[in-house]
Amino acid sequence: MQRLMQMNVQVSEPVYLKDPQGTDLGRRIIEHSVVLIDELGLEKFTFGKLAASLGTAESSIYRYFDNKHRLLIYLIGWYWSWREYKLVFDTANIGDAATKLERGVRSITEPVTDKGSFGYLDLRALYRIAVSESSKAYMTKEVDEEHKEGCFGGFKRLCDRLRDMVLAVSPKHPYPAALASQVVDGSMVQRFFAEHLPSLTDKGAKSRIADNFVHLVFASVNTPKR
Amino acid sequence: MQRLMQMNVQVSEPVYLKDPQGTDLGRRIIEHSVVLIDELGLEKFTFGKLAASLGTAESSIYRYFDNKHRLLIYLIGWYWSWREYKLVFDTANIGDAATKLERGVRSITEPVTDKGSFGYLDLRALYRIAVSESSKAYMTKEVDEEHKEGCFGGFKRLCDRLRDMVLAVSPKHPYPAALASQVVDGSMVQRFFAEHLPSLTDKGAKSRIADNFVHLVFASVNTPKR
DNA sequence: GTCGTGATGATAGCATTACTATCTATTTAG
DNA sequence: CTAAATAGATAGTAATGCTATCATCACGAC
Repeated sequence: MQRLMQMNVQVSEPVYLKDPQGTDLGRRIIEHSVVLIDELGLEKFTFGKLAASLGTAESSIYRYFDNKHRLLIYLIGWYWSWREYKLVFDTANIGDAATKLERGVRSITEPVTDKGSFGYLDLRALYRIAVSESSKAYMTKEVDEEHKEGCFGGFKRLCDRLRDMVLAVSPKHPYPAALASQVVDGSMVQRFFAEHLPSLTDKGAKSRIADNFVHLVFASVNTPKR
Repeated sequence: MQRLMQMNVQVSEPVYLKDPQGTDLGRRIIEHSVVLIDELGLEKFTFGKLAASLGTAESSIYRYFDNKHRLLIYLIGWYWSWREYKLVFDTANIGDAATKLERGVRSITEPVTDKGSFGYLDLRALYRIAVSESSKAYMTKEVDEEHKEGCFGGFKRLCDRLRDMVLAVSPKHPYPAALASQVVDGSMVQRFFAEHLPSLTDKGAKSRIADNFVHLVFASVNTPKR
């Protein structure tokens, strides 16, 4: 399955200048940037430090990405694509719409615990980056233009799949797309709160996030418009 | 009511070096930073530009705030305090717990449209900043220390109030705090999506955000634990 | 009045960041 | 064997994020 994913998970929109998947240096840039951003946080991460960690020159990195914001978009896009692929996998061959929806919500909201790295990529580090930094990919003044470029396509595709699962259970749901994006984004935020601001959540919250979202989605889906 | 709020809305935790409310320059720093951050976005906003806009020196601003991140925490904290105050006001003297909860959810999720500025502060600009930048106040590597300092107390107090309203309606709700923080944070995110990534939301989403959250909260509150 | 204190303004300086440009060495494909 | 692509090395620039110092000016206490 890992091999299969590796073939299918990729960022389609050219947020890069040169495809990092295509060269050895490119792949090392991705690999090391995930480790470094996870370690330092996005603010203190710089191309200079990345170059030092790679033993190469800063200018070589600029041949692949315009700046660190584009690199972040690339990494987050990769993450959402991976989640989408996993979602499709986890919900394949399920006939019953409600069962499919529940499995889908769990697939999306469960944390990444795979010990093994994914190819050259440290998946758990990427997950931590997604939790802490993903909102910075779109919460900018450039969001409208970048959206037009298709930079956030991975996120949208994932949300659309979940929305369709909601609609399969409840075709007249009043706001299926909003519910879907709430679950996808909210599950990340709740992870962050449970980890760093636990006083904002409930006892044992960390281990119950997926359950809570399943409850929430089915409550919403089974409650008629007032 | 404005006057009353002005007296009560204030940031209690000292995220500042010197209280900006106490001096003329301090108030002008707050006033102008709101306008500038709204205009430029947090990334392109600098103390240098703020100083230029104020006609003062950069060093004068550093006497009030350590850096722009602390200034952001201050502004966002101020915003949450204002929201809390408004929530208390909007839900005062309501006996029925369900009615109170509905009013509370609406109070929190409704956008700021007050035309008039609030004292010297442009409330609508501050609201736009809260929508676009509030997550950057806590999504950092320093979150744990800053949380200990009490930097996010305003957010917590607001969430706690909503949580208590949920519990008043449904004392056995399985995750009242998570639901509350989902509503408070989620309403900001949904505003952003409706404005900038409308393809993630539903038709007419912008004008229905408050309704959607009311539906969601009552669906959750009225659905027993499975 | 004047003395001291606190608030401000002006200038300078420094390390880091975010790039851009250029030149050379190496590999690789035709 | 030559041309193109790739990478590494070096240099340089403007802006950023500070820190430090010194002069000025208003003020209330005495």
